[in-house]
Amino acid sequence: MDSDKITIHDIAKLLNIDSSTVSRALNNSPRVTEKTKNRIIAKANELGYQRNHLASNLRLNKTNTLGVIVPRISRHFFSSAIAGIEETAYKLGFNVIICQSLELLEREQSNINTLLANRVDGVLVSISMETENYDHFEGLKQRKIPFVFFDRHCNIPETSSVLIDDFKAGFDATEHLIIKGCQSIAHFSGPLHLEIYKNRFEGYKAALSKHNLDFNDALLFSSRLMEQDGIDNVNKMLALSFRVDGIFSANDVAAISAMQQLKREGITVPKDIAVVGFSNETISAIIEPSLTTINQPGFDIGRSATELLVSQIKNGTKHTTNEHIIIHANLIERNSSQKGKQPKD
Amino acid sequence: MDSDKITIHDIAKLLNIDSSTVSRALNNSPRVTEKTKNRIIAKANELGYQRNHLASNLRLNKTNTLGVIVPRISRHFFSSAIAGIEETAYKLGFNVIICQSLELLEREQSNINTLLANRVDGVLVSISMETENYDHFEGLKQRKIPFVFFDRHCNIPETSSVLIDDFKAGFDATEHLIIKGCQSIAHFSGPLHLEIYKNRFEGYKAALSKHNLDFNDALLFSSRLMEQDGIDNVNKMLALSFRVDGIFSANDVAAISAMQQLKREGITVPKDIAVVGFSNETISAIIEPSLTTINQPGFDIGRSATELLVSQIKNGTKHTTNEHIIIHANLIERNSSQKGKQPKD
DNA sequence: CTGTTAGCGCCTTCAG
DNA sequence: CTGAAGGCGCTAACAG
Repeated sequence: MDSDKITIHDIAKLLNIDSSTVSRALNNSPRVTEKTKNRIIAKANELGYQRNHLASNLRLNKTNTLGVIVPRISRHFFSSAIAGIEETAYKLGFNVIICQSLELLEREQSNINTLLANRVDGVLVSISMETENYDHFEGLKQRKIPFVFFDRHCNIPETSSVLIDDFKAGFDATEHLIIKGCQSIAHFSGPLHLEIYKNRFEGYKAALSKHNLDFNDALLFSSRLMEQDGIDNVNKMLALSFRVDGIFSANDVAAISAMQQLKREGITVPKDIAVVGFSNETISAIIEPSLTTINQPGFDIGRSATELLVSQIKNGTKHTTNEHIIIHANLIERNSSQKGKQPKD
Repeated sequence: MDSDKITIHDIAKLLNIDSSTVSRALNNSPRVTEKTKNRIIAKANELGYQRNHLASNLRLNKTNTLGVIVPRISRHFFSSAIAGIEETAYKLGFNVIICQSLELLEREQSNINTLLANRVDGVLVSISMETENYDHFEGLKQRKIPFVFFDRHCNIPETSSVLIDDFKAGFDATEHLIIKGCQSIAHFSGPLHLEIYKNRFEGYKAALSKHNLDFNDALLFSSRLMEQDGIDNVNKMLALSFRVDGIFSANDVAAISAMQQLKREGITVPKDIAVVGFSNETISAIIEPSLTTINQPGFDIGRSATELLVSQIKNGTKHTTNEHIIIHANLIERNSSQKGKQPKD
């Protein structure tokens, strides 16, 4: 028999009981004798029964589906995060729908409509670079669909998020350079209206301050996460009237192209100049094996955000959570013992 | 009113007609007057009606969902492919469930079970490195669930796939080196039981042969896609009794670590030695901006595979298709004009 | 062209 | 503890 089409009625008939009892047993209801429960489960396994989630979800008015909105799947941080999201979601019995905003506000809005049309039970979002207005999240709130921001968040009241401790990361990176002896440290930033770049910048300033170094805004170089920006930043930096001896780059795209430009200019990295950059294992291995980097724990963030979201979905009633989970990003001084490792995420 | 809970019955009642007519109109059935159709659609929009796919799918016994199995989401080629899959699937009205095999046969099998339990309408697969036995795909065949291989495929009869023209890519890469003047060209391969690496290797040999160069198996270096392999390959290569003047690397992981090892050994790339490697824009920009690479068109492959799969799902009856779509990978000689571009996928 | 009827597979009152 | 009955929202016969 097609094990594909076994329903609770089939197994009820074979056992001369009612399908409602089967349903209860399969949902582990306490209102069924252990004995009959066991008979039912045995028969279900024997027939290769698989619950029809469509029917179940229709009845229960839920989808067991999570929506995810990220700027771009192919950026390593996000694909790692998605790996963590998928794995955790499946474990908790949820499916996942993934959408890309491609850093466009308009697409982010239409992504939300897609997810709404799919009646997702909850949403995970990392906002686009363009997003400075948060009206499109109101639709989710109205329908009481919980959502959790991860990595890139925004300050909507009564909203949860899972973040990297960007302040600490920026602080650690900068302090690392200071302890190494750098006195004049440039900061390659990202779009400063995004919280993550703002916080990394604040960390940078705090570390300078702690070590009695003045902040010089000529040393702040912003960028829009383009390759060309890193090159431009290096050129501007080298045109300064004084010598820079360290760089903390808060975005990896700029970090990478900056490294290359430095090399083209005949500057040895990281001997002539010390650099710390946000990155990931693969990339950091490539740009400069001895470079100190700060890994973005994408997988962990994805896992953590999913767990938080699912707990909100299950709690149902109180949609007014305002929980913030902070995940640390660790400074990694790469050395030869790390070669040959496969990335885990 | 909660636009969330509008059903066809609500709009039927408001218009004093039957819900079945509404259903027909919304499905654009030809058996409804244009006039009533318009009234219905207008009212639906007014109320913000959204079809409940769960109910519809339950009735129609389908899920409008595609399953995807890839070795690892965070590898750039696969995340690009997924971007193409998602975009195409949504356009065609399908959702997507993504699974990672992590290059493990066992996980690939359990992925298929997950997808079966989700009653997906079709599956896209890029097999794991371990997969040499294809029994686990029988379950899909039995239940008449169509599946399409992409990139990494296997020779199951009556099965479709979307592939890169790996033979041509290998041929082009090698010929490129020969035309540049290389006489002694090493080949860094991948696991040769995988069709893609076999075909690239065949292309390599064919180019040598065309240009009257002998194949020397001391110049063939295999690997398991680990960083360490590229390093080992370079060391072995440098230990040869004769000089190598070109490398064609058929896998990017090895290519990257190999480049670094060459530099550590004081060899200038690509002056002392010419290299062509499989890669992607970002990575190739990093390892060596002037390096010639072969881009894997992940997005296109994802799109194409999805279109093929959906057409098979819609054709329903004939599950015996055996279609192979070949996508070309182009040789890219990077130059400065390509800097600053954002990747599109 | 439109209405009536029935049922996809499941879960949940309400009775017993 | 279990059975009977109804309905989630939609669509597809079958009538008219």
